[in-house]
Amino acid sequence: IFGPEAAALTALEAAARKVFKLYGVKELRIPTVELKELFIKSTGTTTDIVQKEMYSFEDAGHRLLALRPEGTPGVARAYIENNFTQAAPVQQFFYIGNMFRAERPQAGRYREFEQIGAEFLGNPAPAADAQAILLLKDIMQAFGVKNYSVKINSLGCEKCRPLYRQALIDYLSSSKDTLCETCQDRLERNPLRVLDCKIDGHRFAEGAPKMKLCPECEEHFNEVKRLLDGKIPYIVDTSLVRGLDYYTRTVFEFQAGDKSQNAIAAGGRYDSLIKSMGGADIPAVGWAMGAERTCLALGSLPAEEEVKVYVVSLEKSCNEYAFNVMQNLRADGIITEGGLFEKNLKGQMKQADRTKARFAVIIGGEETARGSAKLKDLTTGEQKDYPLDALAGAIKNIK
RNA sequence: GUGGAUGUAGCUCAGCUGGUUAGAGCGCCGCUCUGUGGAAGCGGAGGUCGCGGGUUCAAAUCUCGUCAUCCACCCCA
Repeated sequence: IFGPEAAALTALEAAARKVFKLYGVKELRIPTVELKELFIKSTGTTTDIVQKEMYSFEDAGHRLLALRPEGTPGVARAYIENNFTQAAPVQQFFYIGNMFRAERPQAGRYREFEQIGAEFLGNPAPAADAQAILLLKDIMQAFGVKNYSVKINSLGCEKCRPLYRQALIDYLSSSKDTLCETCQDRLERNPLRVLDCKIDGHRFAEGAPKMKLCPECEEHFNEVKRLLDGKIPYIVDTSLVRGLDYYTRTVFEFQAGDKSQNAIAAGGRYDSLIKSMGGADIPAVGWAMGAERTCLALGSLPAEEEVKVYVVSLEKSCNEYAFNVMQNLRADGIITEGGLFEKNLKGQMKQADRTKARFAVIIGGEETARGSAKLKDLTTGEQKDYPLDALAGAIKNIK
């Protein structure tokens, strides 16, 4: 990845870091390689990620390891192993890093890709859910992504979800034989996904039993929506089901574009994950953003207005002088390129043009003798001789 | 992981049913123009035809495999 694509990723990371700071979210650097078991236990055995998309291998010590397919398990492990529960249970973390999933690649879907993620740990309040979502919105805004939609839903908790799950299985079982192959398989494992199926999903959109949230979950979801109202447009989509096992209550997805890979960021609450991994009963909510997808959604990065100087030397006897001018400009904080002294003046000017420099600084025998430099404005073609100690100041003034 | 399309010069592509030294445009380098870029003219460099095997007297062209990119599915960020 190079050129504009690399610049876009860097800009996205910079925008994210700026907004994370604003929200008091601190960086956490998590391992690239973990015990495979970690993902099996946390991401979940029913997920495709664990069932068929992990890059796993045995190391020299006969440990079964895996390249991380997502970041949340690493964050959860860090939280538990560093005893945050005791010392400071309320934490907001972000991470930036590459993830790995063995899938067939296409635009916006790579086997190695970058995720930027945020996790709010230890806060059960709807305010945490709403902050997580608005944090994501603010990053999109800071980066410049505009054309996206936000979908939210509530999956309920350990009390109300099993009831719904069973109701759904009962309802769908009667038409089991007519379901597509994958849905027959999904029926027992994760019946919510059947409603999400592109082949069969629409058939049950009307008749399927609706999620019946328990009063606590209902109130939680309503509060989240109240907090979001007026701050971000969103759509409640009851068919929104996340592919990871650990989600509870609020789930959300930011979508952009009309291609298949339209989820640019997604997340939700996972109140039982920390506990199920052997930690304390710590609620949490978080999300992950696909960096490459988000850059794709941006389109092109607005060109940065940077003033750049290109230094050229006319003859061999001036090279050292020109070289020093170049280094002095950099010392003065001016973006400077040059040093292509083997080429003739024309060739060096051509290179100056190609690097999109605003100015050329031309050094010849006269300038070297006089202790000056010619400053040429490449947009207007005007040029003027400056004493060396006035050069940097002159460039900054024209800015 | 399934189905499909594509892969020829730095880039965009042309090369019909297998047949001499594989082409174009743009870009690049040089010269016209040895103190000045963007224009024009002229000249030049650059290609394991994605990679590997097979068929054939002969393969960029046919075939099998493989890798990569893209599309749909699947899945997901």
